[in-house]
Amino acid sequence: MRRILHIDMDAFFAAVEQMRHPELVGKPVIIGGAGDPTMRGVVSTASYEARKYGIHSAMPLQRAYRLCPEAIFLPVDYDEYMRVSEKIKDILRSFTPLIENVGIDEAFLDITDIDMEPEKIANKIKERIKKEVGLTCSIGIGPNKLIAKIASDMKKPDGLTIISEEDIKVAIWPLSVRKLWGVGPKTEKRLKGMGIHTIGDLATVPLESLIEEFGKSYGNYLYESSRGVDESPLITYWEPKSISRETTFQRDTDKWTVIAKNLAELTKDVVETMKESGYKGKTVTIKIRFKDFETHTRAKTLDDFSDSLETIRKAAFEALRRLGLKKKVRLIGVRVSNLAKVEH
DNA sequence: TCTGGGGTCCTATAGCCT
DNA sequence: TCTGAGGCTATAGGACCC
Repeated sequence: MRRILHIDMDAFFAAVEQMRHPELVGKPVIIGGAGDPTMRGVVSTASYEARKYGIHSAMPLQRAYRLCPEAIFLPVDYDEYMRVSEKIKDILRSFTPLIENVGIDEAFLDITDIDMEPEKIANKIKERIKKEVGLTCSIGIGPNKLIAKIASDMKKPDGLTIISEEDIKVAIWPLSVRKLWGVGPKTEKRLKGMGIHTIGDLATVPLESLIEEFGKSYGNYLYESSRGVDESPLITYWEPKSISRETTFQRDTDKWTVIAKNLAELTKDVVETMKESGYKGKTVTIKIRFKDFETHTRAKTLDDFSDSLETIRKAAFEALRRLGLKKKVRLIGVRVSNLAKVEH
């Protein structure tokens, strides 16, 4: 049986800011967008003090401001969080190379073959991160990724939860289906409509019904995960599948010059990233979100892999022309996919 | 009223080929 | 020659994750 550990940093962005600005400790701190709650943007991370006001990730900054005007709003400083994240990953790597990174502040470790009690490993990790980085984290341990992740979420902040094979059903069946990875607001609503609220409710539904309702792939996934079954391996290395940039205008616009200028700049950014990381791409997709949030994409596939700004910009503008602009535009974006590594 | 940015994966559909 | 059935690829949209 595998032993998987999931580590989740507590209010990571806010905690990093409180560490380098100690006067913010104990105060409601909200990290998001440009750090200006009158501008468009959403909350990336709220400190625990801010969460007491009902503020949470993905909430519009303007709403967060209304809920807690005295909060301290700060811009996202991704470079700094990346630096701290790397220090933490170094500590994790000293325990095992079998690590799957999940974004900047989470990771899975396969600790099956480490000759030490899982609880002891977890406590050592927590101690070292506290001492060497100055931050707290929450850790979950289980027989697979699904259970480890649910476990890490059960006690926060600075928690440690271990779910053994025998305890899986008792531990997860009372929980909302939302706790399952891959079940978001839409699926939760559909399940509610079927009278399914908890993971235990989901586990009573026959496999055939789930496949009929949700398709083969997702139906199977729901069936297995409701029973705590998850054979998925840790992904320790992967190649990017696409590189993209997008931007939301501060005010919706129908000015062609503004839209074109932004698309050109975003394309330049994407191509720069492609060159830095050594990829060429074949498919160029543009994305437009109108003021009513209706979102459309148009794609153009090139004859050859390219990292030429000229070629990719032309493809982007051709796709934009095909889409047409009949309403005010809220967001514009560009993505290059179908990537191939440049050999040297 | 609000609803970011950078990603992944899945599904449906349409066109083309055998 | 006509009519499909499948397979493959490109495209568009959508749900979800951090």
